[in-house]
Amino acid sequence: MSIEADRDTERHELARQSWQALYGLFLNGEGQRRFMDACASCGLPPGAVKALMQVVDHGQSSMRELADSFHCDPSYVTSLVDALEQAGLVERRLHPTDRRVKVVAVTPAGLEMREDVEQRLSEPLPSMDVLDNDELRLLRDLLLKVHHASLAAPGER
Amino acid sequence: MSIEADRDTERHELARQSWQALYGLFLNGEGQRRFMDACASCGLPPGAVKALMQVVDHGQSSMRELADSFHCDPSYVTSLVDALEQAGLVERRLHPTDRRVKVVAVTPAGLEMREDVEQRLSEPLPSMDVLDNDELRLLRDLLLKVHHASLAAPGER
DNA sequence: TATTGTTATACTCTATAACTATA
DNA sequence: TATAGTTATAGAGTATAACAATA
Repeated sequence: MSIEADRDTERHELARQSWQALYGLFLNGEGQRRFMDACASCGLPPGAVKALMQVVDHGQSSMRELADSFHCDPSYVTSLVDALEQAGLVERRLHPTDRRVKVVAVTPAGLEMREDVEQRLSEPLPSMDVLDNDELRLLRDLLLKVHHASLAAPGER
Repeated sequence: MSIEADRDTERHELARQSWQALYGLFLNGEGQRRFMDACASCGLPPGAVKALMQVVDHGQSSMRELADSFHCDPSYVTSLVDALEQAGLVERRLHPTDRRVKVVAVTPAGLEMREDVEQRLSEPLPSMDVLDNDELRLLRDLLLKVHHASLAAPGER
C-alpha cells in the first residue's frame, strides 16, 4: 500500500516535471514570439490565424463551433472571420438545412496561407541542436503520443 | 557528400517534427488556457504574472531589464509593475549607485504567489497518462536538456 | 420560445509620443 | 547629449448587451 502510494507520487512528480519543462519552452519563450512573427508576416491578427488553422485542420465549421472551440464569444468570431474573408482566405456559405447557420470554408488562398504559417512555425528551435538524431526521434515520438491522446480527449483542447 | 546532405535533411526533418509536436500541445491548447486560469485566480493580468515570474526566477531587475527581457515598451512595464506593487507582490527600490534606475524586488507575498502559480501551471496535462514512468523520465530529460540550452542561448528567450 | 449570427459598445492589453529626472 | 522611468493617449484585441432572422 505504501509502495503503491510511493509509485503514484513518483509518477505524478515525473509527469509534473515533464509538463514543466514543456511549458517552460513556450511560456514567454520562442514559441510565442514565433507565432506572433508568423501572424505579422501574414498581416493577420493572431486570433484570425488560429481560426484559419482550425478551419483548415478540422474542416469547415459553423461560427458557433468556432466560438465553442476557442472558448470565446460568438461576436469575436464574427470579427475574426470578417478579417479572414476580407483577405480572401475563407468564405461564409449557407448551411444546407439550417438557414440560421453560416459555414466557414477555406479558399485555395487560405489553404496556401495555412501551409505558409506551418512552414514558419515548424522551423525548429535552434536549441534543439543539443539533441542528436536518436534523441530527436525519441522526443518526437513521445510528444506525438501525448499530442494524439490530447486530440482524442474531449474538452482538453 | 550526398550521404552527408541526406543526414542533414533527416536531422532537420526530425527536429522539425519534434518542434511541431511540441508547439502543437501549446498553441491554442491546454497550456494557454491553464496559464489564463492561473492569472484569473490571482486576479492579475497575464503580463503581470509573467513579470512576477521573471523577477522571482532571475532575481531583482530594473524596469529596463524587464522591458528588454519581454521585448516590450518600458511604459508597459510601468503598468505591470504598478499592478504588482499595488497587490503587494513586488517593491520598487532605489538603485545603489544610479538614481535613475528603479530596482524591482519581490516581497514575501510575491514569492508565495509565484509558488502558487507554479503549482497550478505544473499540474500535468491529463493526456500525459498515455506515457509510462520510463517514458516520462525520458521525455523530462530530453525537454530539460533543450530547455537549459535555450536559457543559455542569447536572444533566444 | 430558443438558437445563430451580427451590430454597437465598452473594457483590457499594449505601444507611441512627450515629458522629468538623472547621468 | 543620452538614458531610466512615467504620464497621457491611442490602438489593437476581446467581451457584453441588445437585436434580427430562423428554428
